[in-house]
Amino acid sequence: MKKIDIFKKLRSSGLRPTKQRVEIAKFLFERDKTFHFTVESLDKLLAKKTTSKFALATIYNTVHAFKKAGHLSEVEVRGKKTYFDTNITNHHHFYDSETCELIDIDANDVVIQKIPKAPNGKKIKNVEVFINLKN
Amino acid sequence: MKKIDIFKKLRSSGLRPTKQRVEIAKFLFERDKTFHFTVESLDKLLAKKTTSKFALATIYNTVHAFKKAGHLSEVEVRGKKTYFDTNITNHHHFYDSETCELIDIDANDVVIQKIPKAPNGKKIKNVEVFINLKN
DNA sequence: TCCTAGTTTATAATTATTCTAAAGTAAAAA
DNA sequence: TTTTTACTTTAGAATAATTATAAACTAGGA
Repeated sequence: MKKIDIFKKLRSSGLRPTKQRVEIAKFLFERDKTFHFTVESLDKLLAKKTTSKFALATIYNTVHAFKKAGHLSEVEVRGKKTYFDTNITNHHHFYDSETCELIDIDANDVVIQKIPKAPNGKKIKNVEVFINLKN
Repeated sequence: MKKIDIFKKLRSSGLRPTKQRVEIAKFLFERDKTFHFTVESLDKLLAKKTTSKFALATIYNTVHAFKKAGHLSEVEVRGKKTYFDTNITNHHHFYDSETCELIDIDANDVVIQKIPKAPNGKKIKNVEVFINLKN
């Protein structure tokens, strides 16, 4: 994804293309595979891979802005830290608790034959399948 | 569940039946339906429903001891607080984000036809299905 | 009854995250 | 282009859930 596209992506979601947002966006979205991270891991990676400095609060702000704009999704992981995913399509996850690592599962690789219907007046927003791994 | 059974339950899992543990166990397990809670909600309920006093740390300790002994399970819910469930059988959940409420789904009410196999050298520990609700 | 290991307690520490207020910057208006 | 304004970034403080600590307490065996 070129810089110009990053600009468009930000603009189209009402986010000013500031220096920090562009840098973070480039880091997150200029890759082939999907990327899973926590704010902490992103902070460390940015420190290592870029020359800019980022306040932690900026990383929180930016990541949440991207999430709100639909460029990132937040993943259901039990634990303290929040995980984000650059894959915003509907999909599922393996979780390796040994390494605290998430692995994407394509929505087509999971087929659910039967689920109960939502209770009284509620509707189903989405179904997340989470497969915990062990060694 | 009678008091004597609470004692047995604790004993058999290597937990001394102290005043606090017995009180908390009675509160958690002497009920027909499964019970979902956070440490915070449990603390409030104990304060309201019992005459004893409990340090917050004791509630954390006790709940984790019960979890370790297999009397409680921890539920996959995104968010800050950890949810526990007195239903320790393999089952799934609805989650109502409006009310922050969990609802059990019997394992038999979910049939998964296809899941991918675990990656390289890993095995599947368990599969959790989480159905988010909306209004 | 006495002893000892396991428990409870109040409080401090930790950790992830959010808030705040001042300084900085993008981009619209003049 | 300059000015203005609203949005951003920043460092550090505040918050909230949880865990650690260390002293006082207690269950249960000797």
